[in-house]
Amino acid sequence: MSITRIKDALAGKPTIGAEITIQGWVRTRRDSKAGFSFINVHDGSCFDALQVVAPADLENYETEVKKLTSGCAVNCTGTLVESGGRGQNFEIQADKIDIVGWVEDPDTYPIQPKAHSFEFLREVAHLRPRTNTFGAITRVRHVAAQAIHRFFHERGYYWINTPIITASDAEGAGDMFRVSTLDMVNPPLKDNGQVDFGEDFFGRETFLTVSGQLNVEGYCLAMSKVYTFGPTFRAENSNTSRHLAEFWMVEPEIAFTDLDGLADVAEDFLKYVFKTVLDECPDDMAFFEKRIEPDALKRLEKFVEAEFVRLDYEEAIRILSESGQKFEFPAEWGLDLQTEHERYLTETHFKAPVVVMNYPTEIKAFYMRLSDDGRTVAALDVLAPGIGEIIGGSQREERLDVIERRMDDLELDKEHYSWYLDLRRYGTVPHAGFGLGFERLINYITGMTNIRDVIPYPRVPGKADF
RNA sequence: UCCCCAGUAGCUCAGCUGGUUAGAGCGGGUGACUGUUAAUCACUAGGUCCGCGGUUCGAGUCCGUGCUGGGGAGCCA
Repeated sequence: MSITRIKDALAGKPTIGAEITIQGWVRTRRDSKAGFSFINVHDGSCFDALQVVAPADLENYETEVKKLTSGCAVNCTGTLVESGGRGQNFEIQADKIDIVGWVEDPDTYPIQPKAHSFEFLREVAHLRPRTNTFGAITRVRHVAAQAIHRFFHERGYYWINTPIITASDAEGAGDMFRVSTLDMVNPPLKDNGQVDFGEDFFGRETFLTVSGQLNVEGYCLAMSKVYTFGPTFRAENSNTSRHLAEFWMVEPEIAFTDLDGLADVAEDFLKYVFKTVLDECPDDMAFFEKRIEPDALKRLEKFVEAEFVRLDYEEAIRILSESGQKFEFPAEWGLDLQTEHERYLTETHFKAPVVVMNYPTEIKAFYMRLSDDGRTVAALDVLAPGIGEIIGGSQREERLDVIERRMDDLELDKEHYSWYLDLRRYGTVPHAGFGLGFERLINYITGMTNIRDVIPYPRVPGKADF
């Protein structure tokens, strides 16, 4: 028995008059005493549900079909016909409806054909993909992920699966989750009373990765163009709509390029992904525009057409301090840009995506390339209207003596990074890369405002349900 | 972690300056009706008003405290 996807059935495939079988979950049932029921069934293949017309002469019409409620799983066989009603072009005239799975107690089934709050749906994260919103998010997330892989693949990048477990404990990107098999109640101790991680699984302290960047640089300096796309973990006590303890990050790394080359990639990349979603998810995007964020469609379309503004940090500070705006935090040289500053630049001043480049050395990481005068490093942030920073990246310091001096200044353990420094010893080249939070990208695309709603099972401080 | 806000039926919410028996819509059940579109109409069931303590003749309402959730900030992607 071959199964027709609802997406195809709604498009009249394989053909009118064909006998087809669809499988899915009931959204709504409407009865007509005149002799049939309408059952809306969805299977995740597209935004819309398929209308199944169930005639009263089905052998289980009174006993089963009329007892269907939201959430029941069904297997429907019938003839694909042009719809006799409005609202859809095609429907199924059923001659067999099997109930695969009942809803045990319809009174307590949490997903109803009505608007639920996102807060409530987070409590039923295992059932929320059955809603319009989360179905649409799931499809968009998939299409965006595919677009990311395709963008890089078409341009000769290799996808590098950097390790999830790492021994690097000071990449400077944030607090880390410990990975250990030691007995937490009675850990082995060294003579000085400290926990003896030499006894641990890996024979040393290990953590979940906060970034694949350092690892991917090694592959960059061999494969030329590479990227990571995988889970990333931060043990920070961040309670905001923009932070997760577990999220997915995209990190391209390009050899033989500089900061300007990187900015080119970042701009092409974002436009490519947005364009793909616009092309491949029109129904889902129409839904987001209608129900989630009225500007969702327009701002993506504008973004794809927009000319990115590029300016130095120094220039950004000048614009901010001459703006006459009252900011809660000062905008002065040496301080990082605040959310309010980023929003002013993108939403008020330029009204376009902005790439801010060359930040003060003191506020950026050790691996970023030092300018000749030492005041700045070759870092960039891509700021998007409505969300702020969406990409952060830099040209890497490829000169061994310079990076060693910086590590000394910051009192980093060079021994620990010896393999990383090897990359500067053996055939070093200028290279650059950036990091992009995948869920923040999905937030921007869909207009969803809480990052917990664009990942299937969110992990945040104090919560790891499901 | 800090600052604000909220918690009332399965869900979304109303409930006035404290005052009889706490309401509506949706969802569920029963029935009517209809090629219906989150159908419509009638009836019906459904409540530890987040927990604890206090003020008061009287608390869903006021105060304290705890818990949970949300928004904002910081950290950052």
